[in-house]
Amino acid sequence: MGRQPCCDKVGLKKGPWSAEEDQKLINFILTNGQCCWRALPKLAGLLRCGKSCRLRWTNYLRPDLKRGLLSEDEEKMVIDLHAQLGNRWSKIASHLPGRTDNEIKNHWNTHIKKKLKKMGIDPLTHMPLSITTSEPQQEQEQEQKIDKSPKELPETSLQSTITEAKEEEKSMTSAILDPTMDTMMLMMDDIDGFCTDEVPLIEPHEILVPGTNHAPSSTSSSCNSSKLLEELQLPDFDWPTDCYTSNGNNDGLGLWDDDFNHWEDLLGDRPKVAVDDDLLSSAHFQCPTKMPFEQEYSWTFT
DNA sequence: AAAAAAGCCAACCGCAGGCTG
DNA sequence: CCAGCCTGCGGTTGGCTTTTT
Repeated sequence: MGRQPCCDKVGLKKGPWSAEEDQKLINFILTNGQCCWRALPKLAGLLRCGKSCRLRWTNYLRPDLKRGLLSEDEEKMVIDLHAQLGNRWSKIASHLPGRTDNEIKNHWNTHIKKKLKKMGIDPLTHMPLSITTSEPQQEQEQEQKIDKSPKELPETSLQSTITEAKEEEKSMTSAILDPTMDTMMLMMDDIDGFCTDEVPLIEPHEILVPGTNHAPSSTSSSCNSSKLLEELQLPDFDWPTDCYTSNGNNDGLGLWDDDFNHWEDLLGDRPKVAVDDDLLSSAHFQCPTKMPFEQEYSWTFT
């Protein structure tokens, strides 16, 4: 028996999302949370398949996403993780809060590959190009091989690394028995003893919200917070009071301006809230509680 | 200034695997 | 154990934008 399509494709819209569709999706998820994606489009009044909705949400609308180019540190992490995990973009993305697998994949293909090649490093093997590519044809063949699933590869040292990484994902502390070790160690040094175990994984309670950043306790911003809460039509519940203000570093607790702007665009047909730019650039959110509507996202301004 | 080429990224597609009845 | 449903993943594509000729 053939597999059912993810949804009835007849009459469904494809292609770029309109602002109106985004709005509907956001409103629905904020109100009801992420229920089953298959049913969501109908419930939300969207002529899209559930898969498309999920993708749009996870890759673009999710409020904890960082926007904009990856920072140098993030790039280093991607390179390092790619050396260990291969093209397992979702795994790599899980180590970079606020970044999606799609984003990292695109960035890898459009930026990092080129950079590494320029530096004389084979982006596939993470080894010096002079060693890995004696002939262009070989390079191509190698590229094709490695781009495929690791299962199809001969048991090369790289693959054994990947296999190890799979097996020891939980404890990625093991020494990696791989000729790329030198390169990786250099990278590790570059990022000051970075260890993937130490990368903070974002938890549901840590998801950041690009809404108003103003902590109730921090100056006059509290009224903006509550206003924006109304704007976002968030469910009514208690907001934790433990607040946190960043020092403005990009420390994984969320980029601010772009996110806010994007959401403001989406909410553009509603009255806007005046926001102090200085506060904007220096504030973060945290959401330490479960949503009252049983969802992963709970918006808390910290 | 116009056309062509290259770059970029959002979105789609199909498969794999987990879950449930 | 099995079939069907659902979600997640990685590869690929299409189209818009930017750069080059």
